[in-house]
Amino acid sequence: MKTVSSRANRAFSGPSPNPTNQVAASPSPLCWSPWKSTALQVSATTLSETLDGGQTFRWRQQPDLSWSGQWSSHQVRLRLSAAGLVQYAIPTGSNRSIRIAIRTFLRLDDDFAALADTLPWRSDPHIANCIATFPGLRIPRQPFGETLLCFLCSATKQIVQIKEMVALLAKNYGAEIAPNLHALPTWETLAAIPEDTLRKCLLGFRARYIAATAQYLAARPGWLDETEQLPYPVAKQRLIELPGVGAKVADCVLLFGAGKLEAFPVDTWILKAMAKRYDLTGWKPDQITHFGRQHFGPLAGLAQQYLFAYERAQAR
DNA sequence: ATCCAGGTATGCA
DNA sequence: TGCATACCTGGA
Repeated sequence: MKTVSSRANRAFSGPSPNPTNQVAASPSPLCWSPWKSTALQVSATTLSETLDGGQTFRWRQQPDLSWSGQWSSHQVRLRLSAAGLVQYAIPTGSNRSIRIAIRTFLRLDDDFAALADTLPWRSDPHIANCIATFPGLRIPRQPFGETLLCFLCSATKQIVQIKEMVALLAKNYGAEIAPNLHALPTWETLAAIPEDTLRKCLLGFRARYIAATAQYLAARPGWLDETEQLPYPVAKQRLIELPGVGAKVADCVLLFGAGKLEAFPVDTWILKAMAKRYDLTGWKPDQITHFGRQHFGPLAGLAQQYLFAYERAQAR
């Protein structure tokens, strides 16, 4: 358990991704580009909820309040400028593809304020309140297979625990993409690991789901990529074929990993939130799903994220 | 200590 | 179809 050495800190260059008190498991000792602004303007609260609100599990906030995150073989740092613009830094020597990857991940070509404006806030004071609380909340677009892996870990676990499992999977079985930094393992890699071994990553009974899903995918080359391309209803049906994937996980994978904004995942938070805010006490998850799609429309998944963020904030 | 945590699969009426 | 229960494990 050692902290990052001064040598590591000296290796940072440029104006600011230069934290002085990094926690262990923080970004590897690379050199970083100068900060570059995007056109995104959000509050610190909204940025935090976007990166660390249960949509993604590989972002960590640094002591200097910047965010360090990774997906595929990319690692990126984000922060807010004094003017409230989202800025990014990338490892020096990165090629152009990482900028495209950032654009895809953050969905910079999608105007989420305009999308939220199509939600029924004019007639629904609660969703209006949620939107006002987290203006500019986004839904990142994560790699499909990684999203599946993360949400297979999620059953009856809190976000911090899920992050821990995912970090262990990466550390133990993922390719090293930078010093002391690992990508998530591929499904091909996972297929070669026995369930009992996987359990060492604190997965508990979820290890069986991951092992069985890996076997299923290994027997069906191209299945995952095809599923990502299918229309939402068909893709959901297919995902549910996977061991450990039910309606909720399938909706999360499609919402966060395939950009299907009509997916409306119903978990315990949403169940309680809808009971309380919409007077739907006693409704079953399937009924809530139906209500959500009817009430919130084709962007129900964005509404779900607002509802989820709002309830989490209330609980604190 | 006992219970619960972003669920799913299975076994019974 | 509909409703309990088991399933791992760590933290409150």
